Amino acid sequence: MNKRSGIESRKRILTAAIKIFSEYGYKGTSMRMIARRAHISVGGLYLYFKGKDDLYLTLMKNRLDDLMGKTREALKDVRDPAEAIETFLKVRFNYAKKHRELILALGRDHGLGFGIDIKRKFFRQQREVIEGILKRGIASGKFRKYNTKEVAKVIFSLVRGFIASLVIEPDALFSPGECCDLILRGLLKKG
Amino acid sequence: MNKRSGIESRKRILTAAIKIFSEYGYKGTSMRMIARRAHISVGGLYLYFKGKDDLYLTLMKNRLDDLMGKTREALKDVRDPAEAIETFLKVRFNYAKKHRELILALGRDHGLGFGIDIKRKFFRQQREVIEGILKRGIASGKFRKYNTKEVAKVIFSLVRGFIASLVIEPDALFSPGECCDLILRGLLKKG
Amino acid sequence: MNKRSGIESRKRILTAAIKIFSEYGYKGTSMRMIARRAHISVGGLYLYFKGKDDLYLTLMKNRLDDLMGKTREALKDVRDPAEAIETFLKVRFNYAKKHRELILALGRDHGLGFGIDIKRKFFRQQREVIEGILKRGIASGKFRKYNTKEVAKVIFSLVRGFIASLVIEPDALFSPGECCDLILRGLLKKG
Amino acid sequence: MNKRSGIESRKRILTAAIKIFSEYGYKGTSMRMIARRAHISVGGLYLYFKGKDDLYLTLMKNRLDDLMGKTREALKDVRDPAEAIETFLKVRFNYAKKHRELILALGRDHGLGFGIDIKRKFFRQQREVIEGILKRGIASGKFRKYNTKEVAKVIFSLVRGFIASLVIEPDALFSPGECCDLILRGLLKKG
DNA sequence: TATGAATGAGGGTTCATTCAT
DNA sequence: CATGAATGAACCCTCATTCAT
Repeated sequence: MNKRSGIESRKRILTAAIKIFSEYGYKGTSMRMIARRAHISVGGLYLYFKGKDDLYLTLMKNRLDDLMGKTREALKDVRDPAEAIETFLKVRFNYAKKHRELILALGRDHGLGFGIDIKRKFFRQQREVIEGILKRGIASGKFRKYNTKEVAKVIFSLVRGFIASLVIEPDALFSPGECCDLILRGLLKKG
Repeated sequence: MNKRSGIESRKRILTAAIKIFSEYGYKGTSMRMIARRAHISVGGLYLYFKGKDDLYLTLMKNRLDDLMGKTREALKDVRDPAEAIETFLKVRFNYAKKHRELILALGRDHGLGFGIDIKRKFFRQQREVIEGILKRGIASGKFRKYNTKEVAKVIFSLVRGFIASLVIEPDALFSPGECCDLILRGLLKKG
Repeated sequence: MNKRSGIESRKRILTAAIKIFSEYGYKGTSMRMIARRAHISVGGLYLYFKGKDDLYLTLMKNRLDDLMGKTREALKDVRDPAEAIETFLKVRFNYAKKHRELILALGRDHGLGFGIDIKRKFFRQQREVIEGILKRGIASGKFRKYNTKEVAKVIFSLVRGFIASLVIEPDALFSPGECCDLILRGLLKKG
Repeated sequence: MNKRSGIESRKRILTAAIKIFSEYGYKGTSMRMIARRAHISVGGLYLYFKGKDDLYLTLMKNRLDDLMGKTREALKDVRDPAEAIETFLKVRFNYAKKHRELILALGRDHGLGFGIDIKRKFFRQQREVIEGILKRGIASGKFRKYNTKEVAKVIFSLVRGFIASLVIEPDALFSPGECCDLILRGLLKKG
């Protein structure tokens, strides 16, 4: 094996790990599988990560931070609350589709006994972002008066449901546009 | 060696298995764990089920059939489409809360290579039920004209998101009422 | 299950056991397999035999005694030593073909730690029978002077080889006639 | 954790396996037994062989190829057919005595569902070698006219019988010389 | 920085045997 | 006599982890 910089190796491992973890889940993934895909030896893995848990956690944290950043970035300059809702959903849906591995961090492997806190924190942050939009919408008079906390949860659940569909049931996928429309205007006829 | 009726043992195993599977997932669950919880020996498990797969599949199929039945039963006499949507969501949410283990069958352990068909069939059926309601709603003039297929997917995703929240994040739970309201009337002010 | 005489059950078990044992070997046979074939319950087996070993041993002993008896019976009235050799081989070969299960007792499952003595005794008896024939042949002047012990072993090995072929390699089977001819007259041209 | 060369470990495993397999048979041998004897851990076994089958098959194939090679080598320069028969038997008997484990490959564990083809091929080759000798013997006028196919089978059976004796019944062993004599000259007095 | 042989606990599964009925 | 539910040790195999090189 060639001499390579440690940083490069570390990246290769992370890239490999995210692929394998998201395909097979935490328990279904073996260190050997990751090592093979990363073109490194089993032992080599342990030079960069303390163990399987550490690798998994690092991965998850990276993704979640990245996504949270992207979410905030996208919403930064959006003033209209309806547009903000739409932007939020689109960012999330696109990210999910692009990084199917995200499901790794969100849709499975609960009950591992570790990593839950990271997820919970992320979930809370996301709900807070939505709630912020809702509050501004109500304040601006564009949105009806809702219990913002509850509605934020509902909207966030939609995202989770979207991701869940992504996993194994592509038939269940829906378009962000249609979804936005429903949320904004409801099922009932106006008037 | 306690002597017990076979039927009783089988039930105890199923009860234990559903608990453990839903807590630790398929891969995270060992036959020994189930045996211990069911107060039976490892070998005893195999008197009632051909193996881990069989046990898991049986469990899943039972739950799904039961839930599908309950869903149809609840909707049988509901004529108003708005009410039907509400009923559907309530039935599903309540069932999920009552049988937290349901998540077993729905929220995780995809990609096992077996049991996917059962899930997919269930998912399809559920979407069809929703679509039926939507079509009736539109036909009756109470609902706006939507792409029923897409909207059915959105609504169904809400259920999946609700269940996902259920798993490990009780904070994320929302009330069916608020959710119905949102779906029916939308976020925007009328007019 | 019908009420049946114990003796009948015992026979059914033995018949079943010999079939299964000879097909799958001692280790490859489970008590369940035997029970199923004998149309009796697992527990029922233990009413008639102390355990797997006991069943196996009983079986072997029965067969071996039977065969030894048949051998002696067949040779009883044969005076001519050449004819006796022929008779011996024919009896053994036919018995082997008829009761393919015999191989159970002879060709496999050594190293079980039990039952060896029974086999050894049988083998010794058989060699003694052959040696007796040889001695009479030499005494009568019909046979050349050989080391009877050694030659008896050789001839007996032929039988074992025959049985070994029987197991899985029907192509390797040969006719008793040809075999006798070889043994009696040798490969070389006379004179 | 001793550090040893992989090749050395592989050899140790093979040596251990052949001993254990030949003593207890395929089914009677556990991977743990082999591991213990090879001074390696259970998991270590699987670094070198895909599983029990693989280990067993590798063993068998090695032995059989080796023996077939030695047989052909020994017969290469022998012209006299009588001498060839003697050489053949001696090579086989000596090999069997030296590698008592050979019986592994030949005398037992039929009906495993795997590895039969390898054995059958070997058996056929051996019979062909013998038949070749017989044909040359007849063509040269030294042997009487026999059905070569049948006689080849008989002679080969002698070898199998010899090996069978070897397994558990050392008393039954005979000398190659005596055996050759019998085959070549027969039991009957000339003339 | 990197290797890969080695470990041993734990996975799913089978099976001879027992015993309450 | 007969049943079959129950047991628990042992089976083959996998895997996260370690460490001499």
